[in-house]
Amino acid sequence: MMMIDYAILGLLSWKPLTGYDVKRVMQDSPFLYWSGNNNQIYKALMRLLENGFVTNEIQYQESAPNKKIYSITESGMSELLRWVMSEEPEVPEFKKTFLIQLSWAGCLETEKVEELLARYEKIMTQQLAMRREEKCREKNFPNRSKQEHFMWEMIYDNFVMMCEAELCWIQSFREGLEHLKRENKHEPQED
Amino acid sequence: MMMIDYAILGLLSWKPLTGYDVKRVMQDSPFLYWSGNNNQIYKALMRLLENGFVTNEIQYQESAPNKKIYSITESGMSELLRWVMSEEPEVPEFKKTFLIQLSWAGCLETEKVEELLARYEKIMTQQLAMRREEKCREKNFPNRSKQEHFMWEMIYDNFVMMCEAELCWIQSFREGLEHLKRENKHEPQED
DNA sequence: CGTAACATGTAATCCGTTACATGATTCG
DNA sequence: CGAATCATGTAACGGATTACATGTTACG
Repeated sequence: MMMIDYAILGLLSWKPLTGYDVKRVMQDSPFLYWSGNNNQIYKALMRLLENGFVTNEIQYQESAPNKKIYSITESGMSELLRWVMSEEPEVPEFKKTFLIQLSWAGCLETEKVEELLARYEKIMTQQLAMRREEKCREKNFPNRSKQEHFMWEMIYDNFVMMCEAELCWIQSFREGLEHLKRENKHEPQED
Repeated sequence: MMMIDYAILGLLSWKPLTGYDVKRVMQDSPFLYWSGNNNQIYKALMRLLENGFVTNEIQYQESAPNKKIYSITESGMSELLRWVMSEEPEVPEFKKTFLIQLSWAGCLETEKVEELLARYEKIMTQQLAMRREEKCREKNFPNRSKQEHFMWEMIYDNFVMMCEAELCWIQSFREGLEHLKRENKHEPQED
């Protein structure tokens, strides 16, 4: 059982879904960080089935491919709850390619660094708008219990806050750069 | 050429290093997100050598394994600068296992959710302290130019701010939970 | 006397992604 | 009539991690 198995088990704990449904949810939930590819999802569903944590019911559809609707079992439910409570929370991992890009720009002129920073600020502002919209969409999402609603909203909010923090950092970086520029003017022969 | 190649090239743009040095820097810089394993580093160094972006000088040491000290070339330097300025900044990726864990805890009693949250808060507080210490260590780091210093400090600061944002989110989650609890008391038969 | 740090490399494995394969329907 | 959506699966590839292999010195 790997992480993705528990993620899927979790989705099924709310309502029965097909593999295709799971795929779609994963694709547009940034916190389910897998790309939502078939290979992992269908394999995970098979693993869950083997372990008896889910069952599937085949819905024959004329004039459309058959559906396999997966539901969580009692055993699956208790396994999920066990995992949720026993797994020690992990510190989040960040993959910030931009930091790598920026870090070696130290030898560039300050203007170039500022340009890079401005470009990053632009895409992060877009990102923030997107996340906010996602959160808003969640508000109007039908067929969700109060709990479910609350969870999704908080999760979207997490990403919103991450974007805001990043933008805040960009600003402080910019101020630091300004400071450095002024210092260099005073003593331009610094080694 | 992949991302890790540019990361190493960047490190070498500051000072010549051995593969082993690179490994250590990667291991304790959270923003160089690779685990710092030999396989990738030595292969990347070979690729860089093949492309003429670095040269190596072998230092024979009696009574110790030989060192290969890698230095960036002119061509490597211009390739690095080209990459830094041409690469479109990417939005950061987050891998927050805890969000997955928490999201399916909706069916649990509120107390359990609060317990999970408290555990997460604890490790994030520790994390924040670590990041702050790292930033502090950087302040007293010897043999670094003003620019280099500034960059590292800002990068460490980025991680500090991420931790702070996360802790802030935890707090708002907790308040949301309180709110939900009070609502459920008033209308406990909610479906 | 075992373990950690120094130092360079390779092999095996795992996880995740893209792309492929199939096939019906619907929309522009 | 091609592209997109629905629907399930497999194959191939590439990136990253762990573990293996080798050998010295220094420290507790």
